[in-house]
Amino acid sequence: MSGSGGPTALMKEALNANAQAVLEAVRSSHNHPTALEIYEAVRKVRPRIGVASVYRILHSLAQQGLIRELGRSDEACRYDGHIERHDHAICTTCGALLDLPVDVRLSEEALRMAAQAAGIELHSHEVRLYGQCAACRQKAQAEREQARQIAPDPGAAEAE
Amino acid sequence: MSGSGGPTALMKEALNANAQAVLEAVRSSHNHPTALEIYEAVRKVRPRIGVASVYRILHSLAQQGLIRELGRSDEACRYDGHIERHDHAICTTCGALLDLPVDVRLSEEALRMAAQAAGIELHSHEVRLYGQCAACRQKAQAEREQARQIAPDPGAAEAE
DNA sequence: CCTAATAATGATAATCATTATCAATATGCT
DNA sequence: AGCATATTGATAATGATTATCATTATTAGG
Repeated sequence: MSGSGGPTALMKEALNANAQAVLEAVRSSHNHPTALEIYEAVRKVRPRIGVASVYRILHSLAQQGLIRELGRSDEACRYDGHIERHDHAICTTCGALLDLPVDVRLSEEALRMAAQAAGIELHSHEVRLYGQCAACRQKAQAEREQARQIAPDPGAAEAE
Repeated sequence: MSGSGGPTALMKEALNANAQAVLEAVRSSHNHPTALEIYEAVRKVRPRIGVASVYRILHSLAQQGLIRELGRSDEACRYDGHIERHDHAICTTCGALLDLPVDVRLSEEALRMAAQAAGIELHSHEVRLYGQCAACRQKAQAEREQARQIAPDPGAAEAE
């Protein structure tokens, strides 16, 4: 327990060479690469890296907000019997997919312009809200309280 | 060639017992069930049905617009280096995922209300446009022309 | 510098959703 | 009935992702 203010495992901000290579690969690609495509790209720079590390790093980067993941597939495809157009809320913690009971209205004009800009023939659209659902918020809250009882304020003396 | 106006394989509108059971299962579920959950539910009514049929039927129903599928996972998860909020266009034919170069503006007010209605703590949002991308439109067009040359206007005498 | 403790890594196996295959069955027609 | 054709479902194959675990790198202490 040295007094050097040693960051043991909590300070993850600094990216190592592998993580930097992955981040670079994602940033320099202008389509939306899959994990395996990123793996192939990174391989050229860091030939010894394995898929597992790429996945680990991608998750870590996404969690730090340095990249974004589109279309989680750790969940299976889901089906919806409500075919009238409607929007969704997606819990970023548990992945729950909720119907929005109210429409997020947006202008036909803006939609048309956006579709034209992308070059697609617009058939439908959807608004997705991302955030933490009520259940996950409660659970996180409970865990925070419990953690406080076990290890009360580690590093409370830090500037904050 | 009987003159009974016989629908050989093109008239798929009428759903058979399996398809009806699947549709019923999707409609009666108020969460967003996965294919396997639907399979389990349908099994209770039609015990001899297999997973392959459930998947086939789900795709067919979705194609007919009777149900909707959320979060295709035939494609892998994709990553995006642009972390500033932006919207996407998704090709319903080839699954391509395109960044929208323009924002589809919508009111903060409406977003907040929708998030509250769903009970989530809003972190971010995204508009998704669904349609056919330029490449797929051209390909479909070409195929249509080719089909015309092979079988010119079958049933052109129909009322239309 | 050498060694022990610990964390990070990568090869490989396991898992899970989905799709393909193909023999068996059902359906329609004469 | 008897044949042609379409549908079905059991099972294997595929592909993405995750878990496991031995190996390797890193650090601290002597």
